[in-house]
Parts: sequence; structure tokens; C-alpha cells
Amino acid sequence: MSSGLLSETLAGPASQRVADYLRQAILDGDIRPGQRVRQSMVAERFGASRLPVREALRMLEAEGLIENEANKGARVPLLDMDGVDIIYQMRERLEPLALSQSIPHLSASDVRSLEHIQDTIETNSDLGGFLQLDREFHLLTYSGCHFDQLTLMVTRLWNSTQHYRRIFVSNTGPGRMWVINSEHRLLLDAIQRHDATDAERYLSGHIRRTRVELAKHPEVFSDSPS
Amino acid sequence: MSSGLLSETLAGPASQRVADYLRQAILDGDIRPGQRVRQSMVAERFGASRLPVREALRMLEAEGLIENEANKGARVPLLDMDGVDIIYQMRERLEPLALSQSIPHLSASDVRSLEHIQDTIETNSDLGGFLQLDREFHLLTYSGCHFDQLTLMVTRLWNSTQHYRRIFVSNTGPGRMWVINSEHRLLLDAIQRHDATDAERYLSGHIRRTRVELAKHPEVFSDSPS
DNA sequence: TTATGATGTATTGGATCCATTCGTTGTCGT
DNA sequence: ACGACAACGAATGGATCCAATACATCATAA
Repeated sequence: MSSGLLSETLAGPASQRVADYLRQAILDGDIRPGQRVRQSMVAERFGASRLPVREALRMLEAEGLIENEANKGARVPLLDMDGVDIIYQMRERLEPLALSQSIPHLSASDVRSLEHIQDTIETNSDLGGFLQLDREFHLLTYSGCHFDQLTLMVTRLWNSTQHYRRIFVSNTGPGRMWVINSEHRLLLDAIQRHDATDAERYLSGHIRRTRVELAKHPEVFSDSPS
Repeated sequence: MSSGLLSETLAGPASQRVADYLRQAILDGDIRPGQRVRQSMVAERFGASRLPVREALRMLEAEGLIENEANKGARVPLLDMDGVDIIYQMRERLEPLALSQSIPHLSASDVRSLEHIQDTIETNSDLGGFLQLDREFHLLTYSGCHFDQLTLMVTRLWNSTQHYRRIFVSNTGPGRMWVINSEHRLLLDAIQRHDATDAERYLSGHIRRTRVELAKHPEVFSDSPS
């Protein structure tokens, strides 16, 4: 159902488990940007040696979730506003491509799932759940794209900015949620019509508007104390 | 002078050396797509243990030069025509952004270097040297972009397709070299004028034309025997 | 003759121990 | 009191050995 990179549960392949654990911890905000990740810590917390932890950190580095500096250890990348802004600009250009490649291969059941997710978004006003659902929604629209290089990069971009998205939605509140819903509905309609051109346009607009709105909230990027 | 990711000479930090060696070997075509990279091989060839080799392979995986599968080892990714085509489409969208971010920070000496490189390209008709010079030219136009996430991705895209670019230029010959030179000159002029809009347009056209031309040569993607 | 199962070898994954490097703290000198 | 130098501690990088898995080969039975 998913691309295999999103949420591998308890796969046997070993050091993958550490990577999965850390990935979820970072995406959930349990480990925050700028925070150091000591090999010994997660090693003993996992009952394993430090070696698989090192491998896991390298994997996460490839996914943009970890920054590794020689002899100085690993930490979660800390982005300023410009850093997040440029990632959103990259998303504006890359994700429409992924979407246009995906649309021809989306099944009817995929579209039904999309509608269900969007219904849930509009019904459930839980701000915490919105992040999860919004992520599921967009990544599902790309699930028909079979080019690993592209989907991997898109996932990287989402991962790198997940933390700031969480702070943003919890700060701004549900005031302008109707804008997001309208954009999602228009995007969904274009997908149903298999109109890749329209879908690309709505999507890039959706991302761009979010970026501009984010730029109005610099308080998102002030590191709040623990 | 270069971004630090391109050609680190003989840095002390250890397993970096293995990564640098393998990176150069892959980009030079000494290790070809689809070929397996055994840890023991490069370990004993380097007089080191297998551990830094594993780390190096993970680093290269982050750069898109190595594919790692659990319990099955590492290999250089083998792309078909569609795979290369989509990477070129990604380049069409991402590199203009990197260029527009770079142009405001390019110094006069950078521009002079670009002119010198282009002069050399037009003078020297060595096909082998063209790849190196063309890569230097374009990456130098992006050197003013200070966003690591973006330059890293651009470098990834160049690395992933370097092998096929080599085969392409050695197959097609210098017949249509004047087209490339014209495009480079127009791009260079726009850069000198600090006209990011024009530069973006010329660049995306340059990449797109290459992609279309590449699509006419499917023989590039047939794995030739050693 | 072909397909299936078992065994053997080669390669990757993991654990423990040692070397190296970075950061910090404390002390000494100015 | 402030700055610089040195020594100590902690965390990362590396090497060797052991375990687990995958691939190939061979034998056996239908």
C-alpha cells in the first residue's frame, strides 16, 4: 500500500529496526532539531551494540533526518526560515512532477482512499491528527509514481520539514483550514478527472501558499526550550 | 573553490578516503552500473577493515551512487532509459532553482572562471575531457547557492547519470557540439547580466534538449559486455 | 529428465575491545 | 580577573572475531 519507506513495522533485517525507531521518534517530535543523538544512548536503550546504530544513523542521513559530522557525532538538522523556505520551493517544483507521473497509475480504490482521508480531515478537527492525515493524503497521491529516485526525494523533503509543520499548525490553529480543504478538493477533483495539468497547478499553488503563509510566522523557528 | 563534495583529495577523516576512492571509481566508469561492490574486495585493496567500507558504502548510498540491499550487498544502481529520463526531468525543475539562488552571489572571478571553462570546451575537442569540463561548468554556476539540501540533490542527480552521459557523448561524437556551446554562451551571458529569469529559461531548455536527444539513443542503455 | 530438497561456501550483519579525536575543565601565568 | 595551555573524560572511528543469511551446487526421487 505504501512505498515501503514510510513505516516499516518490525522488520527482521536488524539495524533497520533502530532506523525505524529513530525515524518515528524524529517525525513525532520526540527528538527535536539541533538535538544530538549519541550512539551509546540508543544502543543501550535498544539492547544492541553501537554498530547497528551507526548504520541506522547513516541510513537516516540518506533520508535527510540526521546530520553526521566526522568525530562530532550525529544530530537532527536544525533549519532556519530560509532553509525551510528553500525546501518548500523544491517541493513546489518536484512534487507536481511526481504527481503527474503518478496520476495515470492511480486505481479507483486509491481515489476512494483519498476521498476518505479528506473526509476525515474535514470532520476531525484534531490538530495533531491533521499532520498525519495530510501527509497520508499527499503521499498517497504520489503512490502511483514508480520512480524510486523521485519518491525518495519527495519523502526526504517532507521528512526534513515535518517538525516545523507541526509547530506551525499548533501555533496558527484551525482558522484558515477551509483554504486547505478547498485546495485538497480541487486537487482531488483533478486527479479523478485524470487531468495532470490541472492537478500540477493546484498542487504547486497549494505548496506555494503554505510557504508564503509560513514565512509570516518567524516564531516557528525560534528554538523553544525543553 | 569547489563545494567540498566534489573532489576531496586525501582527507584524513579516514573512511572518507574509501568513499572518495569509490566515488571517483564509479564516476570515472571503473565500476559500472549493475556491478556488485564486495566489502572484502575494497577492504583488502585498501589495507583496511571491512567496517569503514560499510560506512563508505552508506555514505555513497546517500549520494545516490550505491544501492544497498539487506543481506544482499551493495551495487551501483542500474538505470533504464525511463530512469534516466525522469532524473533529467527532475534536473529540469531543480537546477533552475539552484541557479536563480546562486546568481546573486556569483563573484566576478567566478564568471571569469566560467568563461575560461567554456573557452576550453570550445577549443579542446577531447570527448573525454568534455564531461569533466561540462560538469565543472554547470556545478560552478550553482556554487553561489548556499543551501546544502539543494546543492546536494543537484549533485546526486548529476552523479546518478554520469555514466550514461559518458556513453552518450562517446557514441554520438562531436557533431552537434555547436548547440551545446550556443546554449552555454547564452546561459553565461544571462549570468553576467544577473538575469535569473533568462538564465533559468536557457538552463531548463538546455537540459530538456539533452533529455530529448538522449531518448533517441536507446543503445546507450544496453549493458555492453566488459 | 526434471524438479525439489539438502548441504556447503561465500558474503553480509553484529558484538566486543582498542585507538583517536573532540570538548571541557581546571590550573597556572600574566 | 582574564586568557592561554595542559590534562582529563567522553564519544566517535576502527579492527578482529563470531553469527546469520543468501546463493550455488549436488544429490535424490518422481
